[in-house]
Amino acid sequence: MISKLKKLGLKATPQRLAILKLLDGNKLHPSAEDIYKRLKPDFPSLSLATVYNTLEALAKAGELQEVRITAGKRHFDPDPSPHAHFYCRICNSIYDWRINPADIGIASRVKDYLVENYVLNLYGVCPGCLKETEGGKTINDKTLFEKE
Amino acid sequence: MISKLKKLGLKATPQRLAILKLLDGNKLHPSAEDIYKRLKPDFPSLSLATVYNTLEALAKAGELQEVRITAGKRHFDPDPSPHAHFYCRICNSIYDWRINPADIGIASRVKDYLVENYVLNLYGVCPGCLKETEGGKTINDKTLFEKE
DNA sequence: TTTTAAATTATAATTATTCTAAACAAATAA
DNA sequence: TTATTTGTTTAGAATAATTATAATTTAAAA
Repeated sequence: MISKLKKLGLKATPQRLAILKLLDGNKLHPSAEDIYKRLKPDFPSLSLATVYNTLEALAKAGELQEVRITAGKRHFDPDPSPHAHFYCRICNSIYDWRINPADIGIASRVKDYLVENYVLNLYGVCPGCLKETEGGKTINDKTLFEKE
Repeated sequence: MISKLKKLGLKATPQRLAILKLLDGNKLHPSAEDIYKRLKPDFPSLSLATVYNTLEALAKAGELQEVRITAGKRHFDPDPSPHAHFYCRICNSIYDWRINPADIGIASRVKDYLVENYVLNLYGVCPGCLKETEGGKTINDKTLFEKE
């Protein structure tokens, strides 16, 4: 982890190591403030600005990606590889969705545009919340793309 | 246009009609402030809050869609039908991209998730800016999904 | 060590958006 | 038509997330 920071030309400070450790393998897509609140007890001097600085440095280095799937708040995903995200409107959780870029019918439509990146956000209800609200009833494909 | 508002149970005020007229057929995806600045000369009493109120009312009624494709600002699209958006990092323009939901390989992966909506944002360089920066050189498909 | 360049911190500033409460206007009732 | 009600607009204050600032501290190089 220290060497990972060094490789990026970043100093291995305790704060950065703590942030990296918290993010490592984390599937919860925390916001900057989530991270701050979680670490503050162990690092009483920690500043929210440091959390933002570190996240921005890591994002710029391609070590993580920002997820903008909710209204006014960014979330952070330690997995920088391109994949989609699903937001459950009941429990407000964000889930990773592995979708191969090739599965999205973009390429054939590119024409004269240079597509360097894409973001695919999905919205709906996750399996756990579906079970609670509908007793586990199966949803058929026809409803899948209808707006709420 | 008046009847459109009436149908939604909204009063046909001059401000709302002006906003509707400005948006009608507009492909520029303006922000709330773009709209405000554009209409202010003709409606000196216009308030930014009214622009936001009207946009929110229209969005809730399904008459337009919000586009969240840039960092901290929302844009508005008078076309409420599901389609993707392309953001050019050179000229900062937003373009509509007609992509059929069925062309996105989501359905087959849904499993136990209920997908009610999706957002597909594309980032890169638009044809006009490509011409200026690269002399019109054609980009081959292999580069299409590489991050910058 | 000593140095120096980078990082952290507290706080102020910024930006987009939302809230508030008063003034106003449109539709309805008398 | 006038009065009343209800919804709308307005200016400005408030908010929330994020970014900038400037002084202090720290990691790593010399």
